[in-house]
Amino acid sequence: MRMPTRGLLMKIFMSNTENKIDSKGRVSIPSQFRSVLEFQGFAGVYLFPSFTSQCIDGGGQILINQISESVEKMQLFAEETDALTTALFSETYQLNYDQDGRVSLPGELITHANLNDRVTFAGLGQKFQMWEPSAFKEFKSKARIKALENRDLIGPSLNFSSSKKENE
Amino acid sequence: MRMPTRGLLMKIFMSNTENKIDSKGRVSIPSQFRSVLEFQGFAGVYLFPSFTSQCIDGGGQILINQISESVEKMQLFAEETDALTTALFSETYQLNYDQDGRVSLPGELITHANLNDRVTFAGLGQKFQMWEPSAFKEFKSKARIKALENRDLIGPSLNFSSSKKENE
DNA sequence: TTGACTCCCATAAAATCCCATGATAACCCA
DNA sequence: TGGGTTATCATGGGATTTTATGGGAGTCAA
Repeated sequence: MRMPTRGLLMKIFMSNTENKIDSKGRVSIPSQFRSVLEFQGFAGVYLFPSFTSQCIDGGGQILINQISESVEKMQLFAEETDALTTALFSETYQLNYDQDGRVSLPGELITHANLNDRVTFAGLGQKFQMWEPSAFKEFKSKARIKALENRDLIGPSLNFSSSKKENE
Repeated sequence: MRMPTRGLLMKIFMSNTENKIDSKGRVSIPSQFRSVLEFQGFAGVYLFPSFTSQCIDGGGQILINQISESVEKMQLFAEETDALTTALFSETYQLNYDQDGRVSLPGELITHANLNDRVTFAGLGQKFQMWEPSAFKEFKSKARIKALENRDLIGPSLNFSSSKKENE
């Protein structure tokens, strides 16, 4: 499936597509996502296992800059700092995609998201997620119900507010 | 479509890999770490025993500079500064790696981290750590739990949100 | 001489590059 | 508006490069 690109300056990740993981372990980053990533400054993705779901979280330079800034001021030699930066960075993979827009996924991420030969990319605004396709369908239907229950949090202008409640 | 910047923009240590310590005591610094180190100015690493964990802390020129600066900012009395810098630097080893990217680890560091024939390199952003592999797994899973409990300290990046920050 | 440390080369595996193809969306023009 | 053409995209697969690792040979100091 292809997604429309016409007339939009894409600055955030949206929509979803299902791509194949080939025999070499490669998967195409959706073209539309690539244009967001490249707009952010470099032709690659940052991927890490989601803290809350059995999926992979991904983003570009902006996301990783936010995370870096949030730990910049922390003490250099504190155990708590080590624990936090370990959780944040030691499982984060910076993957440059090749000229065809593909990356090969580290085994650790494949395991965490329980991927086989297909993966669904789902845009979440400033980040995206990668799901085993059937797990994503299930998650999405629950997310719609949750969003409906919480629609008052979105605000009168229909803009996303940054104070959205966490999903569980 | 603008042309992407190829190559690594974000020069920090991330991801983790397990490498072998060979019969001569040599170990390969992971290729991605080497590119961070060389970006910082010299083809080598600074290694010292962690203050808080049974592992080796490592980094490049930037880390050493940060440590020096933070000691200076403390404006301690001379004896205190000496004691601190002694503690910090007397056990710090500057190791140039060879053309294949390998270093041989000092016995003191091997002992401190309880290493045998394998070592896990874990990126923590501005620095990295070297662990006995099973010890790292244990530390990482605890770190993940702590991070999940404290994720609101990290900022909105890990939660659903649309970013207030614009592309820059 | 021995032991520790280089430098250099070999090799297998993994990652990446490069090109081809079919499908389909976007475009163009009558 | 419709139909044909072009461009883009996801995907397959061969070729090439990079990486981690093993091991031989040379250097230097005790």
